[in-house]
Amino acid sequence: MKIATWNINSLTVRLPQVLDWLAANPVDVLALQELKLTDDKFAHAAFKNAGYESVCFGQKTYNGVALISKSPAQQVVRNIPGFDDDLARVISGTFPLEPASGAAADTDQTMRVVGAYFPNGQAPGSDKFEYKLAWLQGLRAWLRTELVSHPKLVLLGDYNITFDDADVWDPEGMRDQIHCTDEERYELNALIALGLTDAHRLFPQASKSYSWWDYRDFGFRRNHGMRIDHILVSQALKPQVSACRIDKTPRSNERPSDHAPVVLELS
DNA sequence: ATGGCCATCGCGGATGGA
Repeated sequence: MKIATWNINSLTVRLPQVLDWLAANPVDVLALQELKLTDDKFAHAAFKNAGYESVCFGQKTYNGVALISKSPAQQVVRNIPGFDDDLARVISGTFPLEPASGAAADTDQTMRVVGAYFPNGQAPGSDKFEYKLAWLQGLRAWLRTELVSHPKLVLLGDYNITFDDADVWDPEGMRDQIHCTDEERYELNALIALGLTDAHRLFPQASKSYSWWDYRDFGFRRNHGMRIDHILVSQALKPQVSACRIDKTPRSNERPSDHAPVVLELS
């Protein structure tokens, strides 16, 4: 089975591209970020016609997240329980999981999928940066308990954080800049310390693999990008992970999102 | 180079993104 994430930077603009991509790349769950529309404008019918269920958590103009899936999402939760937030950044659901071969009959056959649009943070030291760090701490506190109730968990989305210099086209130029500060990377590694693994680095990957490229200055053509969209898997799910890849294809579309989809495969 | 692009709101140009 396959689980994917894609920051589509406006569903209004990108809906045809999302439907085209799903037709060419069927997945069990697709987490979307930056819908930039209210729930009443979400295209449930278009996804239904394509064979997908959908749940969304939108708001006007900014943010907004959704889960598109073959099986309907169960136990849907919006945003981070225990962390007050006016912005629509997180949507979680439980989905059936094909059992690993040889798994005992009593093995948990569901997985928890947490789709998230992490705050950008704008600039180190800004109010938005402080909000980003507080949000990350709120996410971590909630995930610690969520992992107890749902051992098989995937946290995926636009993290707006790079792990290290390998995720950045210009590490010197981006040193201590937003997405690359020690504070952000500390929080990202604190998520890892909960027992999560970066699926991308479980497998050989091309060097300079990025998930986002600036619209300006021919960023994509010159591969001036960063890897900021991640799929983290829990320890209980990790043995089933068989591949993780970034699909750069739609970044060459007309009017592309600045982000590429990232796809996880489970055996 | 103090920027370059894109989306939103809304009809000019500010704001946010990354």
